[in-house]
Amino acid sequence: MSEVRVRFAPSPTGYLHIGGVRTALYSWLWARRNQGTFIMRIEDTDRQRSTDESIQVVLESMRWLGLDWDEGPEVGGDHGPYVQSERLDIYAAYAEKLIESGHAYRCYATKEEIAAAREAHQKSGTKDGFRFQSPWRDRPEPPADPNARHVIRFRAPHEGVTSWVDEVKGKIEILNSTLQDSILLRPDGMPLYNFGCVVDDLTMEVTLVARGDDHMINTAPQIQLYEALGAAVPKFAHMPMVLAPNGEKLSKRHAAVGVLEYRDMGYLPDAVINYLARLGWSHGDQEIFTRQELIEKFSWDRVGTTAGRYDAKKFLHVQAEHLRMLSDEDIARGTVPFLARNDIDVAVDDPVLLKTIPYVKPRAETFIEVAEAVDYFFRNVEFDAKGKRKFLAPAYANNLRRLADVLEAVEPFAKEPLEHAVKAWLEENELSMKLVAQPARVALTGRTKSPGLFEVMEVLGKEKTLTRLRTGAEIAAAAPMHSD
RNA sequence: GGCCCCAUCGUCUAGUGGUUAGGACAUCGGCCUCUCACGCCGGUAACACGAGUUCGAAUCUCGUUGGGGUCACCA
Repeated sequence: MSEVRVRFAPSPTGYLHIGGVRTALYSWLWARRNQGTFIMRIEDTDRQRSTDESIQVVLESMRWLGLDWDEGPEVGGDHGPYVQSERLDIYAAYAEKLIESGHAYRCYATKEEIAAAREAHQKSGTKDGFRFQSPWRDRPEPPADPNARHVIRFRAPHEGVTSWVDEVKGKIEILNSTLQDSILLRPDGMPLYNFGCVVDDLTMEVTLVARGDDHMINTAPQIQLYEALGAAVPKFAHMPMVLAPNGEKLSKRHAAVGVLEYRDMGYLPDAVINYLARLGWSHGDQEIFTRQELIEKFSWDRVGTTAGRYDAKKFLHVQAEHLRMLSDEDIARGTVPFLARNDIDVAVDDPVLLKTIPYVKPRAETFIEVAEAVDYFFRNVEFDAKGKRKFLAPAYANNLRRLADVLEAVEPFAKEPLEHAVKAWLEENELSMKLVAQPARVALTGRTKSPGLFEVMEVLGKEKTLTRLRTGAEIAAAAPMHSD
């Protein structure tokens, strides 16, 4: 079997869209599973919209996801350059070749002429789609000034059919009569998508072109171009798109659509990859995959044919599953930056942080949540207003004080002995855990929700536990009486 | 409108002629319990419609309807 060479060819016009990530992911998985080559190519021929800043965002996004490329910007390769705007001479040479072989021609039609033709077409009331028929296609004589502003058009075959067997969609047939003479090169030498794409995939020896099925319309003209150039046609895999929950095209309005936003929300790259892989691809009933499993199991014939809708809740769930697969050390490492964001500086190997992670792990889904769930171990208690009003009330002051006294005698200050001591005390005084736990929790954590009380106490340590409990008792004693 | 693609629970999907149509997320009950989670048990919920082929169709064929894409000197 020949070498697999696949590419991801984003146009840097902003953030890296998660739909684009999925396209990149499938190609990357295919390359990795076949020990092939994954190429990154920047399609920046739309100078209006492309910026260097966006290129950096794309590269940074890919790096964060761990989708490494074997050829492309920053890593180089034998088929460069890998930025389209730096390949203009290559496109010019191929365009020239096509003109010489009679497969392309110079078209001097102005935008105004084309617009007029389009308008006339619409007014004619015909049911067919608009195809601009350039008068220059069959005009043997060059214009008075051959250097006048012109584009280079493909002399597309107008009869017959163009077909291919898509890796995910199966056999597709397009009537050539529905295709027009597409523009290859603009007057400024910039290639249009179909031409730049073909020349690049050809010269970069790409063996399989994977992209969203919104590109299916481009495939027939591209195949014609390969044929006109006498080149081998690569395989094509058109995957269905990722839609918004309501079925519309996914955009910023519907969800966090740039991948880096997920990094900032405390998601794991592996979770993003898992969710996106599983959206449109399946392997039996399995839902959770490691990166390695994805590489081993991915195949195009398991890619579905129907468009998938983005589901934030399922995504979060997959993220939570991956978070729980991490070691405590890795969770600590991932959490520290988010603690720092809130001005809590903790080392990744901080013993208190490490000790508390097993307790917060089942209650958190992202690093942000882990950070929020452990912050009171590293700073003073900040009371939740409702919790404080309800549980640090005069009625509980005495119990809080007595609880502190009971705990003071416990040795060692660990969760089992603490629990035994407290249960014994409760029993003796015919008190219920329910009555004592919530006030203590608020006093200790500032919140009404937390890991088990005795776990919190152990991690907090004797000194802080007693101080916070007694402070809580004072606040409770001083609180106004209320009824609710 | 032309062309292209698509159609199983709300969502992601399994299913390749014979299944009580399975799983996951979500949702709703319950258990566990010091709160919140986790976990566990259980429920609701789908083959778009109509013909045809066949002993037998979610699976094959055709049509209808619906959704999406695309008709650029964007990608």
